Amino acid sequence: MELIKTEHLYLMQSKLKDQLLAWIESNKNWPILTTSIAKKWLIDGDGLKDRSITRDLNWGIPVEKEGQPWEGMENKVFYVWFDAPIAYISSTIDWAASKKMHSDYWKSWWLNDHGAKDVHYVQFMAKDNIPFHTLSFPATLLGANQSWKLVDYIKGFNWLTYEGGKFSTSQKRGVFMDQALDLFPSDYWRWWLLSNAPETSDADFTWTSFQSCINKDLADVLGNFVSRLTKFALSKYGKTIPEGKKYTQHEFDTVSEIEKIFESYDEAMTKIEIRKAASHLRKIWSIGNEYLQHSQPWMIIKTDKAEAAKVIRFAFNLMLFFSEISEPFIPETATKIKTCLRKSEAKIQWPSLEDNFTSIFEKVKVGEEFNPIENLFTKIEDGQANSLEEQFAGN
RNA sequence: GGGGGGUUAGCUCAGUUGGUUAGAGCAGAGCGCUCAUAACGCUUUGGUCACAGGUUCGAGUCCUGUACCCCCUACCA
Repeated sequence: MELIKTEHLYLMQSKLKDQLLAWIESNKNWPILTTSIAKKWLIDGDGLKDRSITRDLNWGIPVEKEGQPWEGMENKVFYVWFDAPIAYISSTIDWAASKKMHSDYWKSWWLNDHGAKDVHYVQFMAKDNIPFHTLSFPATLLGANQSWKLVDYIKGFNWLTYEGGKFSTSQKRGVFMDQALDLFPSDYWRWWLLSNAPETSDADFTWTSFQSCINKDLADVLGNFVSRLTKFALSKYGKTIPEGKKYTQHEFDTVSEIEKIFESYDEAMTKIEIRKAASHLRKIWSIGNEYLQHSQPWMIIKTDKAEAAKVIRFAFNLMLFFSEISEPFIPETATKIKTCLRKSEAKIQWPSLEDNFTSIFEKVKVGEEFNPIENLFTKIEDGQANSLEEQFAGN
């Protein structure tokens, strides 16, 4: 080890301590994880310390002053968490330019005196990043004294662990992005990661859990619903949504049951309670199977083809509804379902509780056609799960 | 050392401002169905809510202490 003497720039965030604390405390609905970490840094020990924002590294954004070399700052770069959040702003400028918006458009997102007061700004991050987003970046913005928009809500997460331990790139322990998408479609990962998001404490990824979650929730509950419906309809009525009777009590009851759960789902989404939302969504999917099971179109068709056709038509409407409300969790599958119903060109429509909810289940109409569809999800076999567990166990 | 989070059924987790018999999914058991990826539906067995005190008419829910797990407290991000 060699000690060297070096001079750095510091963000004098200690001067903003009271202002930051007042701001943190004004955000009453933030996750406890977020505020507790912020307060710990603010209050503990000597309170918020000034933080160096430059580093002696040979890579990074060079420290310059107004585009010119800065005496004493040669060979220095900015510390990433000083630099990176500023790119949140600059990326907005690039984005607005790419959309050919007028040159000041980005300001309506970032400056309160240019309309950013109307913006609801949410950040998502794991707990190790919380100090930079609750303290140093806000300090940077506040210190500039220019009416910069501060974040409205910080969704802090705990960590994801791997088979009871830490992920480790060096030890090749765990699955990483470069391999994950070669192994399974992105919706598999999305579903597991979201329905098991580390919201209250660290969450542990295990292949056993992954396998069970994907097979049960996606393949059995949602995938099988689509499969049994489309295959039955195809074999009995062909590709056309059949003429049938009008909806009766069973359909209306099913709609109101769905409406009730959808309300909770909608609320969980608004409050960014991800696990809770996922479980509501899963419950709504399962109502599809319950409906079919209780309606027994395979029995009824023997005596009353129009009655069975009604069941099929309603079930297709459930299917469309499922695709619309599943889009945040499994967008690729949602699109597959819409494509099957030949409605892929229609924009995903988040159902509104204001509307007549029953009308949502009348969008798939008699006479429309659907495309036969492959199984939405392939199950993960025990052998596959076991060998993956071995493959990614690390050194 | 200081601090944060967690500890609820075999497993993963919900439990709203403390209020009567603590919930869900998975796993287990039984029954049913056969359209479907042996999938689906119905019923059902599992909990002295980590432990010990305390406050209260009443605590998983509040307070104190203890134990265990994870994390933060790096010129690594």
